[in-house]
Amino acid sequence: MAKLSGLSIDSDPNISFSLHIPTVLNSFPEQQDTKPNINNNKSNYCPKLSLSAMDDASTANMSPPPPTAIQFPVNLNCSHDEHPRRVIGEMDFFAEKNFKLAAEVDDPDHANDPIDRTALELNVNTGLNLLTTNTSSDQSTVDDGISSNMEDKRAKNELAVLQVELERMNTENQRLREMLRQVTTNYSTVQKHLVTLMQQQQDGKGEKTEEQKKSNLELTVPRQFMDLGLAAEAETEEPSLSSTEGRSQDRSGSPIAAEVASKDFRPRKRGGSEEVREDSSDGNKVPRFNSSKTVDQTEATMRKARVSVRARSEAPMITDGCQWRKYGQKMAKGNPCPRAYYRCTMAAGCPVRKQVQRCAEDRTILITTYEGNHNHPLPPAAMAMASTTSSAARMLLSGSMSSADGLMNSNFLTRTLLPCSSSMATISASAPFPTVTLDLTQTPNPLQFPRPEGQFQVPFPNTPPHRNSHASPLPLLPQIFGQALYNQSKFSGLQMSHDIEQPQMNHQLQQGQQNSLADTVNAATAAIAADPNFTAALAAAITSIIESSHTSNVANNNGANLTSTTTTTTTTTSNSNSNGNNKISNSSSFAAN
DNA sequence: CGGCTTTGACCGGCGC
DNA sequence: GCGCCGGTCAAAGCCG
Repeated sequence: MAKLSGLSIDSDPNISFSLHIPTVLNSFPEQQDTKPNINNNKSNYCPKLSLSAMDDASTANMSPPPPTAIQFPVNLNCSHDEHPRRVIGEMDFFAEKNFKLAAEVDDPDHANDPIDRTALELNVNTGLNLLTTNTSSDQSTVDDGISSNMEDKRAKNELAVLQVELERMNTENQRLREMLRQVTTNYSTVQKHLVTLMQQQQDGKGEKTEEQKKSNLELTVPRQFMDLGLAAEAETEEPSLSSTEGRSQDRSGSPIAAEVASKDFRPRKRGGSEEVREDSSDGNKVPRFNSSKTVDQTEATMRKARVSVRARSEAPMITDGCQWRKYGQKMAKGNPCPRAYYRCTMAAGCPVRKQVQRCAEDRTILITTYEGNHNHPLPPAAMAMASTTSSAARMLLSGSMSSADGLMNSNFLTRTLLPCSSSMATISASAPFPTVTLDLTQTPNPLQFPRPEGQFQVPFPNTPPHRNSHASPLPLLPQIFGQALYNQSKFSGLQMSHDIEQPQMNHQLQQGQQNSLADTVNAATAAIAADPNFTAALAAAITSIIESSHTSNVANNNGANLTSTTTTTTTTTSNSNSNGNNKISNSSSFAAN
């Protein structure tokens, strides 16, 4: 399906209409244009993605692609790189979102549908020959007059099949779009309701209320910011932050960023002078943190949330859509492989950092640990990961901060985060920095999107990593966290809110729900954007949203029922611990779970 | 020449 | 107080 988007079939809008899910996903429904805009997503044309589809298909116990499909990488020199400075050799984690035809192939419904399979194969073939665009004419663009009637008939048959398939896709696309629109509408409705409730409760907090109003207003209009959900929280918790301009480092009202503000962005003394880093130079954060005992307490227990992703990759770094600048490298204890430190350079002052290190026990495993929230708009490719990590971190913090027993919450979070797979993610709230670890090196079974075992292994270790990107499981993450957020919404909106200084539980709860909802939508958006299987992704996202809004009562029950039936590990993360187990090497233990 | 990587030094937290 | 450790800085060098 998505593979068709790589075709230059814009000559026939009927064909090209439904083939731009990635493009559609790049914007919100209100902004969508039924007109195709292939150029919106150049990576659609990248052959590596098509290779991924084929590879996935082959691993799905399906008949291998027809020989014609092999011709598909005709554009191997595809240089459409939306990241101007992509590190060569990176493992492109999210590129597969643009394609992943295999997801559809994996679908049992489709797998048993010879017509679909035929259509898929034909699609590939069509993509090669670029002939299907001539729907209005039987004349082939490369017809040299030698074609026989048989060929013509075959071509017509293929065309007919294609058209049927495209019509189906078109219909499905419209249906899904309608669903998405409805979800957005529902979200807005809930949002407004929350605003109303909050306004009623916000007496004497005028400024804050204004911020909330503003943020809520912003939230009613879906944005293509990864911090969609964070904005509300940040600004809600950040009375002095009134700027919505680009340089709002301080989205850092979000859990992670709040931590960043309190710790990571503390004034650094260097060279005898006290240098206040720009991120805290506006003085919003630190003074406010010191303004109350409760806040101090919060700060004392506040820990930097991290999201660690383990994936097999021969590439030195994964491509997550962001631009990173390496600012350090260090040998970490317990791991012969150096740990590299990167910071996001997509915007000045972006607090997001990541660490990349290979697993000591299995060096094919690349461990990437994210920390912080972006304070700038993100490209769709980056949105998935950013949203995933921020949502995961928020969820983690909200859980760990809300209970005296972080481990219980950890278990709970783990269970709720990945009810389908206990081995894919582990959560540690007991370490100095709570960490969500997503072990993508194991056989995943995320939600309703089963994928063939070993799919996430890098199949072509000798090929340029960005061509292996399809092997990345990361596009699943938003789905995972869509589900996670759904689960998160089940237990009261526990937020590591700075508003904790204002012990209004109702307010917190509402705000938590609001944020959760925002997160959910955010994660849903990311899920859609990240997963090529639009139907499945959207279904998951919508399910996540709908259920989260309908099952808040179950939340508390679930939250109270901390009896962990799922084996979870709460290792990870030990930043400054001198126990010899550093975060990364601990993470590696997850693989043994 | 600007941006990036490399790499040694520095800093703060923590345990002993 | 000291040493270890993780994390960060920033000068130097590299590269397109």
